[in-house]
Amino acid sequence: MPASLGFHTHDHRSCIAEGLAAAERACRAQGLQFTPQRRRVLEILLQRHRAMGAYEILDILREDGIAAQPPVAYRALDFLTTHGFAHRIERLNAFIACSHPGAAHSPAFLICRHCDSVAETLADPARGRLGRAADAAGFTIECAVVEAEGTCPNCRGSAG
Amino acid sequence: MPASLGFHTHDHRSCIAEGLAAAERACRAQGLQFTPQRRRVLEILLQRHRAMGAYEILDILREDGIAAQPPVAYRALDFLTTHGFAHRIERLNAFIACSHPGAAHSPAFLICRHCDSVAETLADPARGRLGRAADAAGFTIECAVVEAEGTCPNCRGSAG
DNA sequence: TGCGGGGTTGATATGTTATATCAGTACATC
DNA sequence: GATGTACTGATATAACATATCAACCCCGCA
Repeated sequence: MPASLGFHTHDHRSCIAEGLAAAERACRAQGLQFTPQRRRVLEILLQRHRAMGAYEILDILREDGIAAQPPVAYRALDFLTTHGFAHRIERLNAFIACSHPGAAHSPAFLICRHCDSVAETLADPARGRLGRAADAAGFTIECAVVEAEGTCPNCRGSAG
Repeated sequence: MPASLGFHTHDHRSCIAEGLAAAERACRAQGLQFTPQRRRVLEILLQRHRAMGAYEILDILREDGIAAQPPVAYRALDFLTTHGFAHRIERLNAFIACSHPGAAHSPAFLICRHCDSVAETLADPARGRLGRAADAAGFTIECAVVEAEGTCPNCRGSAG
């Protein structure tokens, strides 16, 4: 069944498979352990294809029959976010599978406040006005959170 | 005693007074109630001049002799952030007094990961790469969180 | 085969941040 | 004095996150 990615419809089944395969390849290449738990959490994020709280993921792990406790979810999410297979959305205290697995990137997010869908895009925080301000202040930017909230095209007609 | 603002030393006593006065003026102009609790919380933020958690603020309110409960801090912080007298730092789950009170603005923050100091600057999230990506996706940006993490000039020499 | 080390998992407990709810109070207006 | 609105007090609970330590497993090595 198609779902929304970047607010567009796409072939979701293949995008799950590709996301998992990309992570698998990247882990093999970097000598990382893509364990069943980590794989399962990434699969959950890819399947739902939206920002999910750690405890929501935990509930799904429990439906799998695992008596999972919070650290189980947070450990897997730490791994996935550290290695760029998933991202944390600070604004939502939630996590989402990466849309550009493998590529080194500085993600930015577009969060629809009507339907809570999230699209990942690319930002260049060190460029533009922020970068100039940081330079002027003598501040070295190492990473940046960029999360825009607004209205997605699907909600624009219906919700104004 | 001078403290750091935007990583620079300044006359802190007058900046507290000016911050409170600016809030007072703005509230009068807009018909908002700048109650003692709200004033006290803003004063705490201005005095410490750094990002503070709600419970840290709560502890200080209790030192004042008030048997304050969490909603007390959150209500005051809601008021202050809604009307632009303070900002929430998502990355830190913390709050900081606004450095540009009164002016309508889209703030961005430079957060030092060594000393946790925070400088407020201005961003133009709807411009630049993010804005173009949003346009291309048909997404309307209404507000944006921009929080850069890195090394401030004071920590650059000492902490690398 | 036995040993030791690194990384992962299991399990318990706790810490931290945030909100829901409802009763009470203050003040302005009619 | 009745009414409405906004703010405050108080209790409880929800939601998010981490500390800690023991157990396990795989691997390399003697």
